[in-house]
Amino acid sequence: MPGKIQSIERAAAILRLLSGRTRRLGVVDLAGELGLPKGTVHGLLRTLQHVGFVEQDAETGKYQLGAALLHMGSSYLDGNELRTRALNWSDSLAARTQEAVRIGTLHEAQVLIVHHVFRPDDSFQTLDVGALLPAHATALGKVLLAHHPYVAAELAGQSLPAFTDATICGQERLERELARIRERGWASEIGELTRAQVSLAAPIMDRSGLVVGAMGIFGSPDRLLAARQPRGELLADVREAARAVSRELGAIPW
Amino acid sequence: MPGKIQSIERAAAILRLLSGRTRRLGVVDLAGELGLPKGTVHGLLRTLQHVGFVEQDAETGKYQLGAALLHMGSSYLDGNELRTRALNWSDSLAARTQEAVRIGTLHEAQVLIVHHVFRPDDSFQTLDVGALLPAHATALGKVLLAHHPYVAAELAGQSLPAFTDATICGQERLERELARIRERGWASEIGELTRAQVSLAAPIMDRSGLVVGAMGIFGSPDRLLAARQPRGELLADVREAARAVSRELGAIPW
DNA sequence: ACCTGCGTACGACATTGTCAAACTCAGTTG
DNA sequence: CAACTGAGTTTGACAATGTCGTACGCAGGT
Repeated sequence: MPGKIQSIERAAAILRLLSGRTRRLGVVDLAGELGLPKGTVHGLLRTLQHVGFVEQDAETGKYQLGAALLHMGSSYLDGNELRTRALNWSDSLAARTQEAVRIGTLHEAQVLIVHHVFRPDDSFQTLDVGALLPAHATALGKVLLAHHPYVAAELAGQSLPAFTDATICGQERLERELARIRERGWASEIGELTRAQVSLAAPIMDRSGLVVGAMGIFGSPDRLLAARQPRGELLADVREAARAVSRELGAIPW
Repeated sequence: MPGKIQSIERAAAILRLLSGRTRRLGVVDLAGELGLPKGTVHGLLRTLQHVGFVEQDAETGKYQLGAALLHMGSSYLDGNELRTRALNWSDSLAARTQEAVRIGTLHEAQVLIVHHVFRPDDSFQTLDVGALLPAHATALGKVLLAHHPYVAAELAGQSLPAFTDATICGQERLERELARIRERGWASEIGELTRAQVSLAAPIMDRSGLVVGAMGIFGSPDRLLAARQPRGELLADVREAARAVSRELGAIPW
């Protein structure tokens, strides 16, 4: 019976809605967005609450995500080979470059951060693990898109949001950028997501030669750039680290 | 129809199994543990895979947790009021004490870590956010149990695992310990989970006066103890920080 | 070549989830 | 102060839905 189970799909849709909006949602809100009767949504919510995927605010009656998801999310990380294998290398990349390191994978045409090492010594930073970043406006994302033409094509169909005036929104410009990234084996992003932020990234391959992730650093332009271009040493460090992880995953880059 | 939806409960059970074991599980493994026919489990898995909650290893055919859960877990954190309100205070507690800070809540009679600040400056540490720790062998857990008698009673029914020779396993000893914690308003744990680790914790209350979480530090005995007892200054810092968070949550501790 | 193990597909049955309408209870309004 | 609105929740009948046993295809080992 190659059919998806209806109730589970609906339950997943509810969770997706709850994880999108930051504010809590009520039964009618959800029912409205899903185009389902209140009663049905309520039944789904009751079950989700029972299994800990959803919690209900005692005062307002609104629903929010539940604690069980946090634990499962971290269990996912434990089993994630990309992240596990990259742990040591990302630490040493952060140490060498003195910058924050992130590792990401494609998930629903966005970049899912699976690992994040803070910039050494420095101030209070917020952990990005689990965050979904726009693929077309980050170095990680552009590296991944460059090696996943199917996803890139899918993305090109939509209109891409501009986060700053440097964001690449045009379909053609993005295509060219991705082609260049594919050639030279690394991507840079200069203030395309946040004005005062720059990022560099290189691809990570597994044993089958597929690009399964990307690894890179991000930080302020003063430190990452020289003459408006990525500093050579940093770039070399990033590429070297990504290659090391690829090797751990069984890829054989020459 | 106050009944739980069967397929969703089963799907959740599958996810729970997958998040327990670290190794990937096959259809028959899961079917065996759940006491369900293969075909049924396969249908559930197919749907879970379709919504991104589960991924299938292309080579072995085994299943593991999916990336969507990671994002939802981090979304849960964003909406978690306890953690949000505690962010600043935990940073400053870490700075004052020069120790690692953790915040936890009760989840299924265990301690779910919802926030973790690394020990300042120091070496490479692994993030515990999302981890489930045993309640009877951590300071966080004991504080929480002390204020959740129902959960404590439930736990007392089972036989508690001993992680070291200092772990409190006996039901009576645990009861006494919890009573003492309730009186003095803080808990310590001295090598009860790991021989060379000590932790201190204090409760966090919300506006209704309920204990909704606990906050504490953990580290090596040399730094946290003096004469085999928690150092007074550290204890004061922990209690003060927890009280500050409680105040932010609307509790009015005198 | 045989077998045993897996993940997967099929189709009949009835269990199961769905739906619309009714209920309860706050908070708001006239 | 009563009527009203909108929330979350419960109900019960119907049939659509998911379940289950069986069967298939494909590995790997024997």
